[in-house]
Amino acid sequence: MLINELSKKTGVSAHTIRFYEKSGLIEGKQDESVKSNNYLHYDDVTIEKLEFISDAKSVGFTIKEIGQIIDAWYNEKYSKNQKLELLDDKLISLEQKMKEIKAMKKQLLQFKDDVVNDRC
Amino acid sequence: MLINELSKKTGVSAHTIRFYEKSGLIEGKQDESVKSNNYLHYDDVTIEKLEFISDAKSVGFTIKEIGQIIDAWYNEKYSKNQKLELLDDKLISLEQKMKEIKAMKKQLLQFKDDVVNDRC
DNA sequence: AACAACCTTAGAGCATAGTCTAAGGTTGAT
DNA sequence: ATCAACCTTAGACTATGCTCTAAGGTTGTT
Repeated sequence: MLINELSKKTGVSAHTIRFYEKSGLIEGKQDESVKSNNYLHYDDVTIEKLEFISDAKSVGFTIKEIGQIIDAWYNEKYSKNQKLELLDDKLISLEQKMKEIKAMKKQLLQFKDDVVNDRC
Repeated sequence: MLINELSKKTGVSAHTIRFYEKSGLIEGKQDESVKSNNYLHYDDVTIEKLEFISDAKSVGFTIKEIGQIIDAWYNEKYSKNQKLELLDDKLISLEQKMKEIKAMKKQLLQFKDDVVNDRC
């Protein structure tokens, strides 16, 4: 599929898709049999990747980190051990984020308590 | 205390402290009895606030959101109900973040599994 | 052939959150 | 009085992650 269809299927704008492509997160392929244009074609894996990118952004991963994770999954850039190390690293950072969120939750509940009891 | 001392006590640079002040997150006070300068003095509550800002940034709150939370706690800008509504709103967004992180964790564990079993 | 509706690249512009520099004033010790 | 070590404001600069515009080429239908 071409970029417009990909955009419609994922809800990600064509501009942003191109930005992700430039950033190395996804990759379209030219149809080798057609020389008259340089239209890029995208497959279903790219849809998966765009969905993953959206989820990964939500949890606070940067474009660079998301690129690494995608490479750890879809690419042969890294060795098996490097891939596992990278994924473990990201899992640890998720645990960290989780702890921080739990602590913030406690803090906000405390704030609420203070408001209710007129301590501020 | 003056800005340098505050910076040393919190680990937040004076530049960043000024940026937060401009953004309305914290507020120094001038010593009314001294007219020869416009040095700003900060109290211990500001230290608390800077610590809170750091934690709140970690969980992904924006400067604007952090400002609202601080106002919900330290200010009389909002009514009691408005304060509680705002804090509940932020608590809901934390729950949401938690869910997203859990889902991402599952996803990364799946990726790991795929790597271990040579499915990618 | 002409037209809408696509596609491309290059680069400008924007919001967020800092980070740094310059120019100048104040304080406190010697 | 002079010096280091502070303080101030204004504004320029940076990185990240988009978002948009301009200029031009292609495709497919009529």
